[in-house]
Amino acid sequence: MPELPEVETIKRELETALIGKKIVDVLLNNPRIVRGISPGALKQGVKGAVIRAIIRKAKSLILELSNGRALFIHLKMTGQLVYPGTGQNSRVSFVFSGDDILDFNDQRLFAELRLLKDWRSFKFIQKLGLEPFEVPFTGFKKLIAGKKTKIKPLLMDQACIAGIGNLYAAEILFRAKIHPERKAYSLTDGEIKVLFNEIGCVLRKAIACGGSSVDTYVRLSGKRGEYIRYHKVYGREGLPCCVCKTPITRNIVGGRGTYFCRKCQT
DNA sequence: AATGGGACCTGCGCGC
DNA sequence: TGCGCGCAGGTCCCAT
Repeated sequence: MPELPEVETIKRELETALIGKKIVDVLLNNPRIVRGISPGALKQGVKGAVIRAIIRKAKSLILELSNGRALFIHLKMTGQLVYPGTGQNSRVSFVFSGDDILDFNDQRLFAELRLLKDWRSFKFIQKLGLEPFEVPFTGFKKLIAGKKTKIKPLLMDQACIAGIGNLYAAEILFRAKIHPERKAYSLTDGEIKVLFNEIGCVLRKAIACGGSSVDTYVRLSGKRGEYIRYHKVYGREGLPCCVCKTPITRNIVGGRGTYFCRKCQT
C-alpha cells in the first residue's frame, strides 16, 4: 500500500490538478524524505519550473518539469499527496503560482522525493519489470514457468511484474483459487490463465474504485478509495470466507502477512 | 543465484 | 490506568 491502483488514481488526479502549473516555492517542513540531494538544492532545482507531465512507473510517480528535470516520488507505505493542501502538517509542500499547494505527507518517513536529471536511467526505474497491462499472456507464462519461488512473493517481485503489492496479491490469488505458497512451477496452464485474467480484473476494478483506503491511503482530494468493499481476504483474518464460510487464515509468507482461504485456495 | 530475514520508521491497538 | 510490545509493508541490504 499504495500499490498500482492507488498510485494510478493519484497520477490521474495530479494530471488534472497540476499540468501547466508553475512551482514558485517549496516548503521543507521535515525534508528527511528528500533523498540523493540536499533539500535546499532540490528547492532551487524546481523553483520556477512548470509541471509538464505526470508519469506512473509501477508504484512510483514522476513529475516531468519544464527545466528538463523530474521529481521522483515513491509513497512507500504511508506517503500521501494531498491537493489542495495547507502546507502545515506536510513533510514537504510545493507552492504553485496561484498560491495553491500540494502537500507531501508521510507518517513513517519511508517515502522518497528525488530530483532526477534523467529519470529513465534511475536505477530503481531500470530494475522494474513490465507492468501487468503491458505483459501479454505468453509473456506472463514465461515469467511464471519454471520458477522455484512461491507464487505470492513472485507476484510481488517488482523485477518480475511491476505494481502488485501485498494487498492485491492476496486478493488476486483468492479469486484465482491459488494457495499463496504454491511454487510457481507447479501451476498448471489453466491456473496461469486464470491468474493472468484475475490480475487484470482486480487491478482494473480497483483503479475504477480509486484504490483501497486501508491504513493511511487517500486520494489526492483526501477522499477514500472504495475498493475495500470488494476485499475478500485482505484484513479479514478469522472472518468467514465469502464462498465457503471457512474462517480466513493469516500466515506469514515471504515475510509478509498473507490472507487466504485454506479451503478455496489450493 | 535464489531466498530469507532484518532495517528503516511511526502510530495504533492490544494485553497485562 | 498506563505502559510496552507487536504489527503494518515497499524496498534495500546483507547473510546464507
